[in-house]
Amino acid sequence: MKIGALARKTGTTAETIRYYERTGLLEEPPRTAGNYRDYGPTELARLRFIRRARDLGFTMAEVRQLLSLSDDPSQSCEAVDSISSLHLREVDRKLADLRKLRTELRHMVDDCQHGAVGECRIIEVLSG
Amino acid sequence: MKIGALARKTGTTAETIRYYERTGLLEEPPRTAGNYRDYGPTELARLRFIRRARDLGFTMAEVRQLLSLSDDPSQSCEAVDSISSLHLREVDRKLADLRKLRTELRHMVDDCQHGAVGECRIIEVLSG
DNA sequence: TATGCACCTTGTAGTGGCTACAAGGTCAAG
DNA sequence: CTTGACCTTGTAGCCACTACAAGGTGCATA
Repeated sequence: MKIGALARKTGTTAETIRYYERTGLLEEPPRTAGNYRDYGPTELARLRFIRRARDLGFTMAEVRQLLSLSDDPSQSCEAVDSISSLHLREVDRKLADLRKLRTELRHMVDDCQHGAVGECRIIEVLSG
Repeated sequence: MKIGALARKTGTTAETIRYYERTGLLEEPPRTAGNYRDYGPTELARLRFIRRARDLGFTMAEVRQLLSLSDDPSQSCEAVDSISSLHLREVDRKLADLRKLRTELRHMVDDCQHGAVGECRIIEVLSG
């Protein structure tokens, strides 16, 4: 499987895959006679793992940790749980922030009387 | 007022203020005899405006537009309203995404039995 | 007067997570 | 034998800062 096919199968792009390789998230795959990267099911699974974790908002550093933990199935999953729970708390924090922000934004927009900028409540709020 | 004082008054840093100046969000202030930037109430108000807008999640490009709109108080505030409403919708979208993500993350963490990585539901979910 | 220290100056480079080229190589179909 | 889709490497850009380094300024204290 060439890089484009792998990209299509994982909802990524060739650039992103090469970027993951550059940063060490993916290993360098074997090459064809024509120097094309040649991927198999192992790399596909690894990339899918990465994409799922990224889609769930894990940082690349966290993904790196999760990957190396998943490589050793016998050890305790305490570390996995801890990374994930920490991330969950982080997401909760972001949600709270965003909800607060949305409320303020909503009030601001609702108060706008669609007149002149001089009396605009939005500008007023921003001006303090 | 020197840059550090302005930073303290606005919850920013001198670096950020200089960055805003470099990118044209703030104008170049007058200088003291010793070549220090010398700020007055006008710049303070402008920076507060910028910070409020940034805190509400507006991009720098949006802030730039809002600033230039607020400079002309006689015109209609339609554009202001449009920028803000668009941003509000964007925030709503982000909130929905984040809530969905949180739910998935929550399930994943809840299902973890704290055993070995080999049976870890978190790793399982990520592996697909 | 010297010295220390907090603050300021410019300039450059790094962050995360990609994304967008440019300039050229490979390979199968027509 | 040419076209066109794909691949290669390398470099630079995105956003909104942040973090230095190397040196200048200004005021209080010994």
